[in-house]
Amino acid sequence: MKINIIKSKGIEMTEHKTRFDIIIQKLRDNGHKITPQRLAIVKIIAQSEGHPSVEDIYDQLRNAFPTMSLATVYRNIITIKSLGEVLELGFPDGSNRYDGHKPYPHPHVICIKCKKIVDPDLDSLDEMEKEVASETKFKILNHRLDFFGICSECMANQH
Amino acid sequence: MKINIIKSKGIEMTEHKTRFDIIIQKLRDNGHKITPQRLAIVKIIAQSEGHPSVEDIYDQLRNAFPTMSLATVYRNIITIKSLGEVLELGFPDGSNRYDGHKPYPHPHVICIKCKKIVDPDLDSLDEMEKEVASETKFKILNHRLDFFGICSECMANQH
DNA sequence: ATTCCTGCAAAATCTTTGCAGCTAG
DNA sequence: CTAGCTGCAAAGATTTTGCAGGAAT
Repeated sequence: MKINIIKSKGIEMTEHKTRFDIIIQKLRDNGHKITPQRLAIVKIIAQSEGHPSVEDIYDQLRNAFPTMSLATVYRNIITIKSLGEVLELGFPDGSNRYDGHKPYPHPHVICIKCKKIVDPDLDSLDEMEKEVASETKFKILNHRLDFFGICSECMANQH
Repeated sequence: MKINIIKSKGIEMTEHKTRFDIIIQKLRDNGHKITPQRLAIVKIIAQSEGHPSVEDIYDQLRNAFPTMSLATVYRNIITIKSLGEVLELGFPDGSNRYDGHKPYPHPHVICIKCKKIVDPDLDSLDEMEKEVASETKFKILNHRLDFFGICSECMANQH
């Protein structure tokens, strides 16, 4: 995926705002400064290839920013999370991974062998939420739905 | 907590094997010794009132076992988990709570105000799992479904 | 110029582990 | 007896925080 930022001369106008653009814009709108480190972190978050962990993000940026610290990654994720622009996936083993591409709740299918994450389409989920709300009298604000299993590749590769 | 099991002939029999009995039995069967601390921990896990955390369990037992350590609680939960007799609920804030009453995956509805946890009935879940399996070609082994919201009591109490 | 951000190190959590003595079976 | 368990303290692992210098606007 290619992300081009055309600076303010203004002639070029990309019509489809990427997730990257949206997050940067929202940071600006909320008075956050756009530092090089932050920019780089947002770039990774916005793509969310493989749903990276904090460590993944840190490792990807160590070359470009040799002095960068983990704390900076953590702090930026907290900031972006507070704007609702990244979804935190907490795993049973205690690790966290991040999705800034689809920052709203959605189901995941996770391979416990290769850690691949797939986003399935499940249209019955909205209905289920209503069912839960009416059964429990809760006002549902959020949800989390993850399936754990083994992907077809890993199934084929096991002897 | 009473457990009624309806046998196939339609005769209702009250099983006197409680979750507590089952877990203790399974521990014995697997060569684990039944120490007083373990017994007490299983008793709490088996009831799972309010889905206790490790700290909750520890606090509940400090009176009875003043010298007991957190490590003992952790180690016992690991043991019981390895037997599949307790479900670990990992929360977005990083905390864990435990359910030995229904140790198999099941949906939860959690009040983000008072932390109450309700188990709703959702019969469409099995079907959803099949849908996911066929769509993604994963072999699904496990799942996690949690709804977060505000319960009716908390909604009434807020001005 | 101001305000926010970063890097570093220390601190704060939460969980696991090594070990010596103890105990259930 | 003896394999397994406990208490304690130390070690790990992950995330947060205080501070002083530095950078974005």
